[in-house]
Amino acid sequence: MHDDKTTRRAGRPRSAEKNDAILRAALDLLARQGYVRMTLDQVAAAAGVSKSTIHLRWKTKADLLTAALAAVRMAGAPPSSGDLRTDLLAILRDFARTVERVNGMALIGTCLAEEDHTPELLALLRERTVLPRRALLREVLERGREEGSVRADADLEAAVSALLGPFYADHLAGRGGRPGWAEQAVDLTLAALRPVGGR
Amino acid sequence: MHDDKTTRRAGRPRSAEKNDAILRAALDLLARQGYVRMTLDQVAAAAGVSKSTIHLRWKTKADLLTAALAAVRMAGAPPSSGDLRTDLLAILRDFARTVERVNGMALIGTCLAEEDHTPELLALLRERTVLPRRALLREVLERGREEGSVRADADLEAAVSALLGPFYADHLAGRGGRPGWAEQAVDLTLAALRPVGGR
Amino acid sequence: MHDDKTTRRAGRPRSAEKNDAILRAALDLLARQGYVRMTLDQVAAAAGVSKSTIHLRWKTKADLLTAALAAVRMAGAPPSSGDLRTDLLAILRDFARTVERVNGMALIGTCLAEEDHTPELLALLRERTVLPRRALLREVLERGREEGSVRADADLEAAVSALLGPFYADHLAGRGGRPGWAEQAVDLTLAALRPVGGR
Amino acid sequence: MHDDKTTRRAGRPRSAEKNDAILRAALDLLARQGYVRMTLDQVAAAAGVSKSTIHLRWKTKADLLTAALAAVRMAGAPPSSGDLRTDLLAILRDFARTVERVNGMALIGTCLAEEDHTPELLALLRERTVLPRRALLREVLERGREEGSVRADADLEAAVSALLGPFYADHLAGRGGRPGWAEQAVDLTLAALRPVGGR
DNA sequence: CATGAATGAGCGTTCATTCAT
DNA sequence: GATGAATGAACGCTCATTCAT
Repeated sequence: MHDDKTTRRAGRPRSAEKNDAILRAALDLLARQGYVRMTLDQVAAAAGVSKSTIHLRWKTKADLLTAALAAVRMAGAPPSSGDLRTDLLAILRDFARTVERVNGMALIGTCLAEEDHTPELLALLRERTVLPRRALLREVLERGREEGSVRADADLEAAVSALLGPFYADHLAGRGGRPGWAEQAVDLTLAALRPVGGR
Repeated sequence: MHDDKTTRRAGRPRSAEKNDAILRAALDLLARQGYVRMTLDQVAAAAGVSKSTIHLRWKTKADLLTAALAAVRMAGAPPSSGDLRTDLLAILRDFARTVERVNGMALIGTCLAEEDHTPELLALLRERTVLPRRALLREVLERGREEGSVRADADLEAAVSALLGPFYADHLAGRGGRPGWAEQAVDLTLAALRPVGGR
Repeated sequence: MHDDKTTRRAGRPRSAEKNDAILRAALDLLARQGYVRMTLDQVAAAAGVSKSTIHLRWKTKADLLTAALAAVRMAGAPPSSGDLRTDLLAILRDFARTVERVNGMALIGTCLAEEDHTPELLALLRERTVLPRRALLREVLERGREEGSVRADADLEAAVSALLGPFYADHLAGRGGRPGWAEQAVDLTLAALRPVGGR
Repeated sequence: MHDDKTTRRAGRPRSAEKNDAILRAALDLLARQGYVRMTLDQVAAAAGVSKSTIHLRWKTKADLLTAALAAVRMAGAPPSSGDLRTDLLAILRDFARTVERVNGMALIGTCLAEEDHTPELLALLRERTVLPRRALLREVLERGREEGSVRADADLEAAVSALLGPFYADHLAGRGGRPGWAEQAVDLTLAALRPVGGR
């Protein structure tokens, strides 16, 4: 009789490895194929489980993909090198690297395309990836404001959009991945935010 | 081989009205449903033709949607009020209005999502809508440079991305449609581009 | 230009043979397998068409089977040999023969079993086969009443149930197909309906 | 081999309560959903056990339902008020009440529909419910014959079918539950069985 | 013994595409 | 040219059954 701290559930426990494999495969295929084109057969094959195993855990395809997006977790604390520009650059570069690694633009595209049909996708993408990243940038900018290198009356949310926006605009223009984009975005934004007659 | 200017085909000519109706319906449905979810039956019904009529003109679904995107034409000359800020604002506002009218973010999303599978879509979207709009902005910025209100060494392409980018970033952050976004983007960009010591 | 009497519909006409083959196969399989066990694949295979052809004509499985039952048509005029007993016997024997030929008890069973789930089935079976047969019997009994061989105050609907009922009761008792059942039912019923002191 | 009266198995004995709960749930669901539509998940949920517990006792779905039908037990002794008509009526009314209470027509329908596929079902239904009821009616009729109120040469099995049959015929005609059906059936049958010149 | 996980086979339905009129 | 019929290949989902704890 084992009765440690955790109450033992009856029956065979649900495999955590399978859970992870399924969610990973689902997210990957979602980015590579889009919501509709991705099939549960593909997910099952990629995760090495049967289709029924997926349905045992998530009732519908939408549930699965919602869970897959919900499982995405964003980094942690903002960098703090002591230099405003350096910190912003670090965040933007990490952002670009992550987007490229997970085929993020296609994933963003899918969530946008499905907004009318499965609005949870975009909502989750926003909550799990977009807003946390923005919060990081905002924190760094707030530190800059305290230091005096950012104008006190600056709209920091607008500044965040100015930092991230060029990445999207460049991608749509076919200029994605261009070296120096992050520096340009940071320098342009900081130039605009510099206090009048400042430093 | 016909040597007229207009090559004449034998038999009953294909109805241009039907062509247009099909392409219009296809584009609309592409934006509202996405590539895969949109069906040819829906297009046929919306255009008031039979499904076979569509296949008679375009061999595959991808061909049809490529043609639908290729048929998109962008405005024309840049505004020229004499004031740099006013002109940029006019372009950005028209941009936002157009995107909202045609469910443009979903359309962009679809093209992004399909990039691996049907790359022509994103290429055409870029060519027909993104790049022409960017060219407009660039022209205005160049006029500003000539006038002296924009720094001579400014990277104008980066500036264009700084002008358009916040729109995308805001949308993804759930801040889309926020009033004043265009003013903020223009003011931020122009502040950064202002010649040193300049007005 | 052909314009006879019937307005010519555009496109390829829908094959009437396929229609019939599908309905026939559906009814047969419905009787042999029951509603749920019967599959559209089986119907398609038996009818020599693709599954899609079935869905082109009937939106759902329930629609198809409803149509299959609705297509069942019952005989015509009641026999009239001049002898009441003979006429009733002829109807009952034809009834039994038909039920056996089309696996009718299983079909009836399916409609009863599905009553909670697809009530149209039992309703159609009733309308197309049960009630017409009862009407026949009733007509003959009415002629008997006019002749004076059936009591004037007899409840003829109850008499009809007395004529048909033993068939069902016998089947359930495992005595189905017993020779002489029809004679027994008719004689018992007529004996009960004979006018007091009548012929 | 144990030589007790009750064979004792080794290990924890199977819970009799669970057995009963499962069989009761299975029978109820069989009547309400039909053989194929009813699922073992539903049975497990209704009985408050796991699906595996069911399979532990019965190898297949068919086995379970066979056992469920086999567990049905019919009343007991025939009523004996001293009056033939009263006794027959009592049996028929109890019959109708029982059928309605357990959704009996749907259950009968399922057994009929499954006859080709799982013939044990109809066989058991017959053995456990139909034949016992018929035996009751037959006993009462035999008493009537001894009393002289039923003709000596009457075919009592046919009479039983004449008593029960109208119930089925009425149900199929959409006249089920009609008040007075039992009286009509009894009176019609007794009238036909009355000895010639008898009381 | 009892449970919950895991699965293979299969179902109704959809859709881009091809065929016949 | 234009239509509607016909189809093969999937897809999401279900379920009786088997496996592991």
